[in-house]
Amino acid sequence: MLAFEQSLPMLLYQTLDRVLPRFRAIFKQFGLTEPQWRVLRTLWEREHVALSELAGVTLIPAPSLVGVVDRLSRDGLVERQRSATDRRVVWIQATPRGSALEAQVRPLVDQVYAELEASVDPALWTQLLTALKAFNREAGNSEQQPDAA
Amino acid sequence: MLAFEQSLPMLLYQTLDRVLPRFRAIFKQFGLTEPQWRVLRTLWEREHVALSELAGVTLIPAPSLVGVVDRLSRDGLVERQRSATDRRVVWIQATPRGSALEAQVRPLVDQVYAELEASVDPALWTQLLTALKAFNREAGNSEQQPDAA
DNA sequence: TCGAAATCATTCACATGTTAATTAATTCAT
DNA sequence: ATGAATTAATTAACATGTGAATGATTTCGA
Repeated sequence: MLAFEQSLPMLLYQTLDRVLPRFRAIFKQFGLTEPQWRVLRTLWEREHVALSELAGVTLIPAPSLVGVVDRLSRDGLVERQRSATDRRVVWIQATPRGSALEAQVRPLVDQVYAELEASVDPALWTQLLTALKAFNREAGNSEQQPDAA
Repeated sequence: MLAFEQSLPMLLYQTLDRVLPRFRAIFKQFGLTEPQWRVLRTLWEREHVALSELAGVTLIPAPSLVGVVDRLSRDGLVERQRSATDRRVVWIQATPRGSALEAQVRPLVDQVYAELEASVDPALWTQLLTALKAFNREAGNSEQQPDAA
């Protein structure tokens, strides 16, 4: 008799629905989608990143990421480059055009994020972020112990 | 200089990534996807629901929901029926086969949900759900006040 | 009551998510 | 050194998400 709307997954979806549209409105002004933003946001910090690592950082599954990078590449915002030492690896890096976007998009995004934070009780904001981090650390660590001892 | 991985959206995605795979493993046994589960889960409680209302309850946007219902209908789990009083409205209801799934799927889902809850500190679980509910109530109520006074 | 505006479902075009399979390259034990 | 596992990226097939537009109906004000 779990209240469906009050279940953890539905609450998470609901929160995302509250939060994401504000950011997407910004991205749209620059012809970006939210996953594309996540990729660029990462590349602005890391110079060049292997696709598999990029998938891990952005939480975009590799098969999806291939397409995201395809379109970013098509639009001249990122470039692929085969690693010389391990030719299985593909490095992704922002182009000058891709890098230049940071100065335009970041301020707007940071602004909206600040407004979002300001729209709730400070204690609630802290409690929510703290709880999410703790949960992501603790949850479901009950099936990979065979190697621990 | 917001830590990207520690931002609210990324934390929410991370939590979903922790939680959903366990449930999807169950759904797969019955040939269901997670959105399809959400629709059935709703119809088990509500007899028949207009598509637009179903979209609201399941948090599935209407254009997506049309396809979800198409496939559930194709598989004989739900049925469409035009409202007689308002012919714009389409009622969705579970078929006998769709209803029968509840007895098989629900116990497994409830079990996994209970295990998930049990995998973290009880206080953390409460704090997380409480914070999410409060946030969804409070966040971003700063732009629809013109009619309040 | 008639026509403009609103509503509901759907379609369209495109982007992304999900799983399994595939291909090329590398690692590793023998 | 060589062939069986591993690993990285990609492809394939399908389902869903996103935003704008469409078509059929209903509502409502002039």
